[in-house]
Amino acid sequence: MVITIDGSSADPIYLQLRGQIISAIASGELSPGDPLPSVRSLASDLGINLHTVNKAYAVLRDEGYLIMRGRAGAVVADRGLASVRRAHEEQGERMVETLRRLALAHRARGGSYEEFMTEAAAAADDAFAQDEGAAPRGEEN
Amino acid sequence: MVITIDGSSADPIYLQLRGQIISAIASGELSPGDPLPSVRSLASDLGINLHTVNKAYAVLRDEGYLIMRGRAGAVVADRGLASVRRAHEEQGERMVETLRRLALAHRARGGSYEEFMTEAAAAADDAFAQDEGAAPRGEEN
DNA sequence: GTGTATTTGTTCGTATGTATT
DNA sequence: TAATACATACGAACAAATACA
Repeated sequence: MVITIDGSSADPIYLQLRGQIISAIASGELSPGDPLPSVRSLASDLGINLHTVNKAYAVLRDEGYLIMRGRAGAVVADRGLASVRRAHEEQGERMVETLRRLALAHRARGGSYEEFMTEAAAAADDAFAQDEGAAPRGEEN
Repeated sequence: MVITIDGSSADPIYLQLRGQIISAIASGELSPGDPLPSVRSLASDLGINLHTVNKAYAVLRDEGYLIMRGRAGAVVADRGLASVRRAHEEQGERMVETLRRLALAHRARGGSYEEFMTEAAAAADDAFAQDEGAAPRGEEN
């Protein structure tokens, strides 16, 4: 699980962290139950403040991607939990709303229905490209 | 062109304005060349500050949806203009990036490829539902 | 034509809250 | 918790164009 921080990016650090952790979960590099580094160690590794890592973890918890157990550390959430399901549903609704806005803006630019769907398919292809079963216990991707 | 402001919304006023104007352009209710209300009159109608309207217009200009000609007022941008094309291309790249992030998060939640594409199609259906030819002066493309 | 009032977007400053670290 | 920066919304005043008596 290699994480890199771009200090010159427009995105705040905690969102960069969030994105890369989500990406790792999506690809299967991190599976439900897997532990994450402590906020202190990760902050130290990346050379950033522990508050920043903590914020990223907290956001991921609110969105249903992580479970935070205080001193016991953070782990990737099990999707069976009711609270996690609820959070994921909320995220799903956000996604729908965002898709709607994207499609509207696309049309306002003169784009076509087919163009939009082509781009959506490309994004999905990209996100689902890395095979889930390939990295059971591996590192380095 | 009915615009409504929700003061209790989480979205800032100028973004609510932006969204509704984009929606009007997408549906063909507003066509390239059509004039928009002056910032003062629209602000007065909505009971908000002229700066807030001006900000909405300014971001829409930056994104290539409007042309602002100072005192001559703002009009819906003609998509043939080079500067507009450039802005729209940039918006398109943003859309692709957002789609990628949405798809990744969707998969991290345990969602499937097909689910994502179904939601994307629903959003596109929604955005392209209102037929362009029904508007008083709709054409182009 | 001249002077005045009106309308336009812009400039500058301010208050308040939120975000980020 | 606190510091610092940024975002949001507003108000007063400005300069230029327009309308009109």
